[in-house]
Amino acid sequence: MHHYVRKGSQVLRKRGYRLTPQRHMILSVIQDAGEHLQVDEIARRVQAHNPNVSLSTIYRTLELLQKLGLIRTAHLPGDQPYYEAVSEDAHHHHLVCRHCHQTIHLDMDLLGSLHEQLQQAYGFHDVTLDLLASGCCPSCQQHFAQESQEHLPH
Amino acid sequence: MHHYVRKGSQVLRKRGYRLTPQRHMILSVIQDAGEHLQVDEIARRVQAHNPNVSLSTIYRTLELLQKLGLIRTAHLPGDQPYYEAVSEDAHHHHLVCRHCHQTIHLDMDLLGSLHEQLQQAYGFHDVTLDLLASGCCPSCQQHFAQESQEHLPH
DNA sequence: GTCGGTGCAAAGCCTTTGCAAAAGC
DNA sequence: GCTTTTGCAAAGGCTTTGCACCGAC
Repeated sequence: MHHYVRKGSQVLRKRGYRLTPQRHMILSVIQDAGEHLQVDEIARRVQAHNPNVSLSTIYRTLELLQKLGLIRTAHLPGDQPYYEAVSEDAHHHHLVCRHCHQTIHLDMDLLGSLHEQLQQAYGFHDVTLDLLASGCCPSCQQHFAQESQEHLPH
Repeated sequence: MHHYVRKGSQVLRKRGYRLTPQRHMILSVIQDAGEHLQVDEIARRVQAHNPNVSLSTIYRTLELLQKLGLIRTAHLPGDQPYYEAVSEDAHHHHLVCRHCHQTIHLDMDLLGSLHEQLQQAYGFHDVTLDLLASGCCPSCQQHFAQESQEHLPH
């Protein structure tokens, strides 16, 4: 954890940005989460430590941290975007329930050498792979058992 | 093309929904597009045929068509969601440029048997796989050549 | 002490909702 | 003709922006 916090601070300073308590706090929250967070959850956690941190600052900081490559947006089902820490050893894929949004993390090297194959085949650089597997989780299958595919209008 | 249009109409009727010109038009636009479209682009194309179709109707119809399984949301980079037609023989994955959002469609069976593996391993049903490969496309690599990773603050 | 960063409030934008009129079936 | 669907306008909710004050360096 502190490994990343320190790294994040260094990156900020090296790029000429100021290391404010707010930025430090927001980055720590995301790096310590171990999962993807939405803006409102990030705000909740940050404001638990310092209630004065404004949403504006959170949005502006998320954009900055993303530009610096410290965090990234996870494109998952749902209306609001998710954010997660970028780290060499912790990239992963997602298996998400379409109904309750329960999420299971899948191993990063599930896709083997696809990475390099795509880079070579299309000439893209810095390719990152995000596999989104969406389905109906076991517990939701019960709730939706009857009204599944071939049923009641409206 | 007309194959899907007919199919879509049938599905609507069978499920007890009315087949209005608006719904027909919106579904046709998406099915004929051959790529994923954002709401504003769908509106543009629909309104090119009938300027009176309102955005409300488009939003409501998109939700309906999704519920009926005729279209789906593609979770791609960008603020607004993309929609694309669902068809047995045309599912695909995306290789998107992070900068210009240029998109290349990848073959659906790029991922082999991963599909079944996940269903069995985690007990999820109706699993669909969406691979999102993001990178920097050849043309953007030129523009960003100098100011890439280690540069100018702000 | 400077200049970048923050907080607050207002503005923006996309999306959803309420309701009367229109139109499938 | 009955009930769903539409169009319009208003409301909502998340995100961005303007600006004066604050604070990191």
